[in-house]
Formats: sequence, structure tokens, C-alpha cells
Amino acid sequence: MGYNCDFCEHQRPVVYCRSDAACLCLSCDRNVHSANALSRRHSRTLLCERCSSQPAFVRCAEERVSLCENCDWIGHGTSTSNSTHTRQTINSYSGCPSSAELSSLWPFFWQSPSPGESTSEQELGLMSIPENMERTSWGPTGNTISQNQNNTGVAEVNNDNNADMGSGWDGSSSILEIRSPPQALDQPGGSTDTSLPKFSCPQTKRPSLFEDDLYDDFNMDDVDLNLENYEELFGVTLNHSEELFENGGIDCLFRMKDMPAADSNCRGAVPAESSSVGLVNTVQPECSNGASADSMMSNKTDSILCFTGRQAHSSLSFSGLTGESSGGDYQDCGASPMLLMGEPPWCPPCPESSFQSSTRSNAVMRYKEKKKTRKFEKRVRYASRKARADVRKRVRGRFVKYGKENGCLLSSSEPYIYLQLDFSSFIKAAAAAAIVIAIC
DNA sequence: ATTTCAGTTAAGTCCACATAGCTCG
DNA sequence: GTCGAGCTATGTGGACTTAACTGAA
Repeated sequence: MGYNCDFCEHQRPVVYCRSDAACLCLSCDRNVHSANALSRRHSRTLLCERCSSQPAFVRCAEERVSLCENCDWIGHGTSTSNSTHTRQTINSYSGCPSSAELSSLWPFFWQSPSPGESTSEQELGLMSIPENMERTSWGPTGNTISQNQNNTGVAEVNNDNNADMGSGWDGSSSILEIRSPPQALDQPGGSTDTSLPKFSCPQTKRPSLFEDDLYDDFNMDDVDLNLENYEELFGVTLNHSEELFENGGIDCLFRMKDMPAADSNCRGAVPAESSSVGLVNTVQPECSNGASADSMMSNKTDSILCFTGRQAHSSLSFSGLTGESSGGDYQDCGASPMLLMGEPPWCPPCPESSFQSSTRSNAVMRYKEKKKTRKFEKRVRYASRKARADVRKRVRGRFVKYGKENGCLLSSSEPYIYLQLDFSSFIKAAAAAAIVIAIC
């Protein structure tokens, strides 16, 4: 541990901004994300208290610690004693919430931690947040969804918070939105309510975390992250790498299956730094296969060494990738890169490996099938041009001028007859002419 | 293990023309 | 500031070409 805020480099980071790929203290989070309307839209969540480099997605009530997916898997997925811990999904937020708003969002923040645990949450309560800054409002559509994961995997939706917030805040200038975590998690209990975030019991069905249904409802058109908008908004030309980074590190890893199987350490390091495909393909792993998962996940410096770090990504060029193909390639895949590569590098062999293997093979099969049938739809910007192109005459796939349809010029303004003949027609015509000449 | 070759796949190119977007008077 | 003329760049789809990839011999 011992990391500092990426912005002030002084305070202990508490929240993680996916858009900025930055770990920030609350003060800097407020400063940075109050700069403009765009930055206010950045979705932030708690920082994992184990690795201090990944966004936390679940809160362990027993351990009173916020964990990212990887650390949750390490802590709960491999230990039968810890697997029964009650865990609560951590919501993300945007805007500039006050400390009171954060307390409503994360009530566990102000619970006193048990002895020997991280004190980051205690410090969090002591952090000064300039309350004179722009007032944050709870959006009328803000939907606080909390889940109490028990052994049966029953999730419940808590709308009380939302109602309370709605009554206590002015919804006219909605800035802050409470979002359920982006991860679609399987729900062992088999709930039919698809609107609810799913939760997974990692030790039993870990691979399903990344199965196809995770991406089925994800449409980049809805997210609207195209380059044009970025140029319009920021006035700068954006490399495709940045677009990939915006989409999240996990989705950018599919080319990792090309990496040598021994690169387990670096495989784990990549999601930790939201690395990009280009980096993965070009940067040689520096880490040895023998490194432990713990050291890998906790050693932030190593991650940066292996995959250049998030600060360097903007200078990398991905000119060989097109927006459509590359972007969709990594967003529409139906299986996790970890899935394709084999067991997660941080997952030691366990008795359930046979079950996981079969599940994984099924997922890989579904991924391959989906990839085979996948078709990147072209986005038509001008329907009128498309309509015209659809009805325009072509000769061998090329547009032809008016009057040159069917190989002949029909326009009276043209002084000559235009013949559009392919080679076979030319041979036939030449042969016929030769016969005529011979007869004559 | 390496090379060669045929088959497959993906990406790029070409065409004419309507239209968006810009400058200029 | 507004308007119109003139100009340039862009986008549209199908056929074709080219390059890259794959698997077998």
C-alpha cells in the first residue's frame, strides 16, 4: 500500500475514476470532477482497499473492507471459510457529492473499522470536502440499488435510499447519479428480474462473470464514445487507444490470448492498469512466471513496468486499427480474456477446477460461435445518401454516370456510343467479328 | 522443423453524385 | 448581420483486388 492520490500526491486515495483511470482522494475528486459538466459525468467508485489500484465493486461486511473483483476472488473465491461472508455491492456515483451524500451512498463508510484493518475509511470521514463548491443534487432518476449477498445469493433492491434522497434534494439540476456497478454478475439464486444487477458466487461459477450475456445488452451506440464526439468536446484528436481505455481495461484484453501461456503475472497486471491491445501485443513481459498473485496484484510499479502505465497510453498510436473493427472487437466479445487464456493467474488450482473447466469450455464455445456470426454493422450517417446509393446503377460494383447504365450511353449529349464490356464479352464480340470477316 | 502451395478471409479501392459545410462578396 | 453563389470534402454500396492468414502436403 502506501499509494498517494494521483492528483495531489499527498492524500491517501479513496475513490477510483474509471474515465480518468485515476485514484483520488475525496478532496481532489471533488476538485477534479467539478471542473466542467463532462468531468462531472465521470463515474467513480471506492478504491479497493487491498490492491489500492482497482475500483472496488463489493463490500465485505465481515471484514469491513472494500474489494475489487480480483481481490474479492482472492479473498472469497478460494477460501471456503470466507466464501460465506456477506458482501454488498458498492455503487458508483458521478457529480460532486458532499460528504453527507457520500454517507448516504456508502453508509458503511462511517462504520468504525475493526482493529487492525485499513484506516482509510476513518480517514475518509475526516477528509475535508469544500462544501461551498457546487451543490450536488440527487437525480430524480437516481436509482440506488444495494445488494446484501447472503449464502443463498438472494439480492434485494433497496429503494428507500432513493426515496429519501429524492425528498431531500432538489432534483432540478441533477448532477449526481447513483449507478449500479457496470459488472453484470450472475445470480446463483436464479432471480428472473433481469433489471437487477447480478451477483456471483465466485467459488462456484466464476467463469460466468464474463459470459456472453455480459455483453449482449451493451451497445456502444448507447454509450456514444465515438471519436467525433471527443474531438467535438475536447477539441483534440483522440487516438483510438484512448477510446479503448474509456471502455474499460477488461474489455481491451482479448488479444492477450496470443501471449505466451507463461505470462500469468503480466496478464494479471494488465487489467490492473487498463492496458490496451497494442501494448499487450508489443510489450514483452518482464515479469517471471513464478511471481505470486499477491505480489502481482499489489505491486503497482510492476504493473506499470509491464504495460507502460495509464499515463503513457495517450501517446501510443493505433493507426492500424479502425474505429469500427477494433472497438467492436473488444467490446462485443462474448467471453472474458481470462476465460480464453485459461484459469485466472491469481486462481490457484482448486478441487472445483473440473467444473470450472467445463463451464469455461462452454463459454469459449459460445464465444467462438458468436465471434463467427458477429457482424459489425456499418453506421449510416446520411440516410438520403444511402437511399440514393441503393438505387443507383452500377457496373461491376462501380457507380456509373447517368446514361451509362447497362453499358450504353443513353444521353443524347454524348457524341459516341459507350460500350462497357467485360473480357469474355470482348472475346465473344471479337470472335463474332472474325467470323463475319471470314465469311465476307 | 521448414518450405511450398492452395484455399480462405479480411481489408482496401474504385466509381458518380448528392449534400453538408465552408468562404466570399 | 443576413443571404446567395460558388467551391470543396464527404459519404454511400457492390464488385473487385490485394494482402494476410491457415492448413495440408
